Amino acid sequence: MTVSRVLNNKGEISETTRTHVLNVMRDLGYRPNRIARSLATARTLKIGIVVPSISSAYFGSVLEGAERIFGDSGYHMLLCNTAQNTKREYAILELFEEDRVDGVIVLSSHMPQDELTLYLSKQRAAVVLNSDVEAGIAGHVMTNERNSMSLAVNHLLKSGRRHLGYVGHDVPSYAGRERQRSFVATVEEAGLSSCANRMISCDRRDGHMTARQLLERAPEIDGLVCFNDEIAAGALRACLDLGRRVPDDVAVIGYDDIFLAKLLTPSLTTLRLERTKQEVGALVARMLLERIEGSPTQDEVMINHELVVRESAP
Amino acid sequence: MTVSRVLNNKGEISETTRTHVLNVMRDLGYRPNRIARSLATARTLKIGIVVPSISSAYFGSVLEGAERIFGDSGYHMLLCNTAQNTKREYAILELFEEDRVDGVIVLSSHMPQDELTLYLSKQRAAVVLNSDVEAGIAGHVMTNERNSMSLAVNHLLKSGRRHLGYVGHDVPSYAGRERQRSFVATVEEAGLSSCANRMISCDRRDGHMTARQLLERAPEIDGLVCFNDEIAAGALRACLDLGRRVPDDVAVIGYDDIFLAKLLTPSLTTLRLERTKQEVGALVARMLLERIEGSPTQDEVMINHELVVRESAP
DNA sequence: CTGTTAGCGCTTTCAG
DNA sequence: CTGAAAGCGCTAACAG
Repeated sequence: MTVSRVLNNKGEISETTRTHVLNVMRDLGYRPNRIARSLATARTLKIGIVVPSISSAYFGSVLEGAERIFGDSGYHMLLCNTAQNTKREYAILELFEEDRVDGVIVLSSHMPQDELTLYLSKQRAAVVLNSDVEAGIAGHVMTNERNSMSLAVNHLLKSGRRHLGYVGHDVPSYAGRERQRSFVATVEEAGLSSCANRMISCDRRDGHMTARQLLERAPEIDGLVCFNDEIAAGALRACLDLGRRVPDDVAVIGYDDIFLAKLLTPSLTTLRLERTKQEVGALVARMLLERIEGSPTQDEVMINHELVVRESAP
Repeated sequence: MTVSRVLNNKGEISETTRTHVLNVMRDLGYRPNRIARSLATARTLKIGIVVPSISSAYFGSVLEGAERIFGDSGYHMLLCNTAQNTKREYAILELFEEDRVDGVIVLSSHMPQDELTLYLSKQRAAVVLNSDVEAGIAGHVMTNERNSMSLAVNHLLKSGRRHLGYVGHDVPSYAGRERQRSFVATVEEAGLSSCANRMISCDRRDGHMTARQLLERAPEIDGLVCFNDEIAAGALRACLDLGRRVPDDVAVIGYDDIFLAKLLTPSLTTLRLERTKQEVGALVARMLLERIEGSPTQDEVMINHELVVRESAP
């Protein structure tokens, strides 16, 4: 049909018919049917996104950054929440295949490497953030957790803390594993006594109660690193409950520098990515777009954290 | 084709051919093509969602609740962020028409009523949350702002505050308008002196600076209501800057009861919906599903707030 | 119970 | 430059 030609302004068309078509389209309130177009072209302009939790301040910001890039390129995001449920993660990835999405983004997957590799290898293009997947299958953005934890622990050591504790996140994930492992390793390297009984983990909503348990069980703790800022905020409150002054008795460090971190009292010392969360989202989105177009310029990007020193651990 | 029949388990099929088909499908790694199916059936199983800001703690939770319902019913969410940009809101709604989504959800629209009505009338089904749209066009969930603000103001009055201030949100929205209007009205009804020069508004990220400005300009303020908890957290911090004790010198009340509200110091008194944000999302989703199926049971739901009294305004 | 046929609304190729 | 025709992978209606 000629109409198709004017819609996509390709091929040669006389200006007269062109404007005529445009007028008729307007008068009829015509809207092209994108799904018919997708069937014909085998491109959907849809990106499937798998996220463990939409309501998290961290993922929300990352998604916002990605959405901007996709929106500008005419792509739409199909967003699915795994609610930390691995079974659901499988199901979603399969549905994305049926949807013939042009690409997939997986944020902080809970799947084991071999499974994720298998599922992503069936997708047209994929980029993951902080997830374990075989090289070559997907673009890979990850955070340098060895480095970040070392910044945190050494900062505490420098201010004279000797009894460090860690409150982790109780779901399987790349960052969760790496932070915990790095905490243990860094503390050992410093030649401190074992911290094995000063570690605990919890759901992201349970920082308050869990930190409190930990501080009661190990009252010698004078420095606490938490998996993220929500948990750290709970820890701050737990210290208040127990009459432990922050930072005098216990110093607290979180992760992510969420918007409210600086507004807490005491304001929260935290590890912030060297790029904003929006930029990370944008980066992931751009990497995916490159892969969709078949011209990936980079397969792996590692992002460092920097320490934002505030009142809770000066 | 018979294959279609087994996929949708409809029509009568012998068990033998059925399992045979299933086996072949598995061996070939076959995935049905949902876009072809959509073309044929004129149903996409896609829901378009328009949200002012994905990264907000409030919308994130609402979306999470909606996603659960949609996921359970086989629907996927197409999520688009307006970034508070009305032009983008138009564009998104038009793209959703082209995507032939089965329904649309609009959260806290910035569009004027007539425009939103026009755009939504072209959609197959629509539900809005806190947005102005003509009756009959879309399902409507809204919060009772007259009531919520009255709870806040009267709570402050009861504790002896007489110089009330308000920090609003500087984008056009139903809740923004209604809260501000209700604040003025409620204060007037109480017979207090005008609060006109004790009001200010700001971006959701600027609560700290803006509250500080306000408190410097109107140092008599002894009670402050804020449009949301992020802004209120900034106000708490502004009080600290200025040496105003909370709640002794100034009482502060926020809105939404975001997760961190109870972890702030002092913990934040806030207005919380009678249903959780997840439930509100689920409600909106269910209302849309009913409309898609053509059997809406309710056109309008009004939700009240309740006051959660914490340390910042006891 | 199972095979055949005609579209769904577009793009693409090939003639005119 | 503009029509006509085939086909994307499915569903639905109709025969067998």
